[in-house]
Amino acid sequence: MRIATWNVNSLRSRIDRVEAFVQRHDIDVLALQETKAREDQLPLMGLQALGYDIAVAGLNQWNGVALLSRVGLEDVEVGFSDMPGWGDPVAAESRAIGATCGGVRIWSLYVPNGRKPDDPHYTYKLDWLARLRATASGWLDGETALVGDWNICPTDDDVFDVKQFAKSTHVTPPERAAFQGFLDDGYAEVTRAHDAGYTYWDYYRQRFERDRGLKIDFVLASPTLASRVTGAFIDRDERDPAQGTGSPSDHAPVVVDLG
DNA sequence: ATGGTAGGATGCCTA
Repeated sequence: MRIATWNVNSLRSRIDRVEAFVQRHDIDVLALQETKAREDQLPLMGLQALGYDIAVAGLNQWNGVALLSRVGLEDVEVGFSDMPGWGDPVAAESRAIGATCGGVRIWSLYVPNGRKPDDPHYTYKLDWLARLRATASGWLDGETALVGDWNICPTDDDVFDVKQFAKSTHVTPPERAAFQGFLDDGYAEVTRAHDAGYTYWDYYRQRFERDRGLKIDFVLASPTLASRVTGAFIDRDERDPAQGTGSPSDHAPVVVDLG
């Protein structure tokens, strides 16, 4: 089984690339983030014609997550979408959607960005991660995958210039500790060993062309699932403006193979 | 300290 995760930065504007991507790599399950639209706004007929069942969560223009699966899509659940103290409608944020696909419980996660270390959104990010960790620690016995845009660079190697991020989110010790907490609990990050490259490059200043990126998209697997991983890779071609149809997302997809 | 680009509920907010 081949699963993938991709922050598409608007599924509407990326639909041609998504359809080409799943076909080119023979993807069984695809977790999407930043879909940026309601389900009724999305042109999903092409993907359905390719055999994918689709579950979408998210009502606003910034977030939204989705799961596509051609190996079953059962027990769909939306979670971790509330924003305490913000007063936002729960469904609007929709930062996580989970389902059982081919016997594997897969969560598509869009971890809050945090904006700035002194911003309330940063506190919210840490709180969100703590709540996810507390719940996810109960899923370690099964075959569980926590995939998506973690908005954290776990090591200095995951930033093109760590000095430039001295006053930024993504690299602060509390964020890194939050990520490490999942590993301490028993989850394994299963992509780095196969592909240590970046997964995100900002649109401006030709960051992709100069390979000045961040590694922030990860696949965390429970022990039994991690033992099934046979390979992984980052599809940089999908971030390349010179390749494919239409403009690229600022993230590249991450693909994981299970034996 | 600022600005650069992209997407959408577009002349502003978020990433």
